[in-house]
Amino acid sequence: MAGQRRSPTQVDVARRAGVSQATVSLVISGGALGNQVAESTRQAVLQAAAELGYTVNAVARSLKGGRNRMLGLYTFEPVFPVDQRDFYFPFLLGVEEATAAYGYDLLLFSSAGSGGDRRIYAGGVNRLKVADGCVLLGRHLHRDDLAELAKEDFPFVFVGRREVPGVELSYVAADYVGATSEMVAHLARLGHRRLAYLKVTDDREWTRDREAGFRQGLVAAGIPDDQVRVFAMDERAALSAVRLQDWLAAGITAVLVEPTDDDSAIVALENAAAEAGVRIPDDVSVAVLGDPPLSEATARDWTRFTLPREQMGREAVRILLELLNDNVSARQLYLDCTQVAGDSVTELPE
Amino acid sequence: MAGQRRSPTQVDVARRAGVSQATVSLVISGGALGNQVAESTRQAVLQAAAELGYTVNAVARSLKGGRNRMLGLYTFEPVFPVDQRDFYFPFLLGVEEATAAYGYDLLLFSSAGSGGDRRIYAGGVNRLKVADGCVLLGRHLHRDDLAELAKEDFPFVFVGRREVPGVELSYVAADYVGATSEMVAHLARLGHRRLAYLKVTDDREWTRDREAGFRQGLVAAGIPDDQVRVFAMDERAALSAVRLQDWLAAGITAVLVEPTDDDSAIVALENAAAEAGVRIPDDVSVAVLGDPPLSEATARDWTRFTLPREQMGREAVRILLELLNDNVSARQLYLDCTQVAGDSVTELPE
DNA sequence: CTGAAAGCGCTTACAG
DNA sequence: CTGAAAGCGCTTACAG
Repeated sequence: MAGQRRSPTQVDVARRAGVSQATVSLVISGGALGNQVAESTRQAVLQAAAELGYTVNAVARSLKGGRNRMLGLYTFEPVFPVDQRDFYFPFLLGVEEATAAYGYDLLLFSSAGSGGDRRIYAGGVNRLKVADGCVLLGRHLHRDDLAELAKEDFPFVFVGRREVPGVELSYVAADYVGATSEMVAHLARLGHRRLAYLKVTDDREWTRDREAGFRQGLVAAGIPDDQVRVFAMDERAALSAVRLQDWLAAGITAVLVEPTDDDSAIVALENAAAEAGVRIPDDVSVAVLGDPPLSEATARDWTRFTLPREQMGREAVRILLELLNDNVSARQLYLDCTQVAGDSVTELPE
Repeated sequence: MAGQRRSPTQVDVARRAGVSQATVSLVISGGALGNQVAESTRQAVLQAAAELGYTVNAVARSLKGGRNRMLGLYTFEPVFPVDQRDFYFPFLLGVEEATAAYGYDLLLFSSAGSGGDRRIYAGGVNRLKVADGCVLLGRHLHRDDLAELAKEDFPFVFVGRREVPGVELSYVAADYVGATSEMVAHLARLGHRRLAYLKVTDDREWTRDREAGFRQGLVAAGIPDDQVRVFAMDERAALSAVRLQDWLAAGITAVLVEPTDDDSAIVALENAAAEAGVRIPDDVSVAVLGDPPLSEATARDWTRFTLPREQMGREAVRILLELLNDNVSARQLYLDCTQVAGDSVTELPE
């Protein structure tokens, strides 16, 4: 078994077909140039290649700058570990589906390591280049990795809006601004005109976008700033029952919660409510600005919006191929979220 | 945009550090050889590399090494379409996990087409060879593709037992023989000594293995052949209510069902039982020989055994790397299934 | 301890 | 229409 026989190269094929290696290259992967080859020569080469079981070496081709019909998927967090699966899997599905539809293969850069902190340039090596281009995914990215990638002019598209100073990135993002603004409108229509906004302090694109949408929604609904409370939560400042009661005393009737990558913000709110003896939605309405994975405890039909995750994956691939084939510059795409009515928001009596 | 500036190479670093390119290679990735370099030289190189933002080009490195550090995953059926996800996803998880653990990347051959009938040798070329080796998956394989692959000496491992005449394949399989035999023993312990065996006619490895396990279990339990009914189901011969009643009249107390890739066999049995007014498990016990995806209708806690799917995926990768690195010949591995008590089998009163 | 050189398998101008 | 040649960025004997 296992002759460990090195696989045939174009030189081998050339020898067998009685032509030069360059000619073999031309017929195997010449594209337009391949048409210059005489039909008889082409047949001889193809036959020799088939007889030897020749396949082109993707690495050599990449090195030279050729294409491999391979798209990469790089994630800054491991996609497969149990707690992240539900969140990331739909993106993966979308990416895989579109990749297949366009006739490409999908390279999962799992070698980056299963540890939490993944780097594109781990050990000073950029693996990504074996692929023709790459879809990037994950919240805990490294901006300098992205800057470096962009500097190298390697085609990539991020799933989710990402800003890197001085670099114009391509991405496919959920329209958090619109979805949040729409949520405010929804609440306003139900009579809620005094709102609290519970956010995480982490100053990230999605945090800023939602807050911008919130402000925009306030303006559209004609709700003045003094009717609003904004509270930023972090490790040191959790939401207390006292604060929640303060809000209610001040006339707040609805809370908008920005979820992080888990349901901790929601849990915090529920705990505060339980402690304060406040019922949802009877005493206060709650709208969740997204659809994070929920643990057993928080599993209820929250009023929320969902991200078009599979579609985001698909569109990222589509844009990546545009970057690749049409030589266009960076592109940004926003996709609509879907509002889900849920049962954590109720109409306010006049 | 697009500085089009190519990223720095070892030549650039060498120039800046005033040494040769070979020396740069030695300190960047020399391994043991790297220790020969004088400390001052090494520092100069490292500094120059840092200043230029040099990163090793993994593609060039692989070319020289002959390996890609890429493992492939090829599936004869699409893995991602909705109806197959639950069944195939755990295999994928296992494969991905192990691939990552060993520091390889995983290439999903999605380009094969999303159609049902996938071929390895599409267009006469074996695309799989872009990877160092490949894990294969799927029930509806093409034996000649496998034979051809083996002939090419390309390293691959099948998930599931597969036989191809004249070829010794590597695979990681569930031990259907043991699991089925154990199920018979379980039934016998509960007093069932007259059994019916409902199988699909399709003459495949897993069908034969389960039947072998059944026979083996009968012998071990001392159940003679004349206490047993075997019925092979196909499109033309479904299980009828009449036949089921015949069985009960003949004293049969338990039925073993071989599921196909869906729950159709189970559905057939349930329908026959419903029509005949036979209750499960009160009137007849039912054991399912596997854990197929169940539709809503059949979702109950069947007495069954489950395949160690993730583990199968992991082990397939491990064996593939043995094939790759240790130059060993074909290997077969059987993994234990897990018996699940369920509620579709009941003890027989003395 | 360091450098010159060959070569991994390909693509792509450039001659003929 | 085809071939000779350069070069992609690296690693690794081999000299010195």
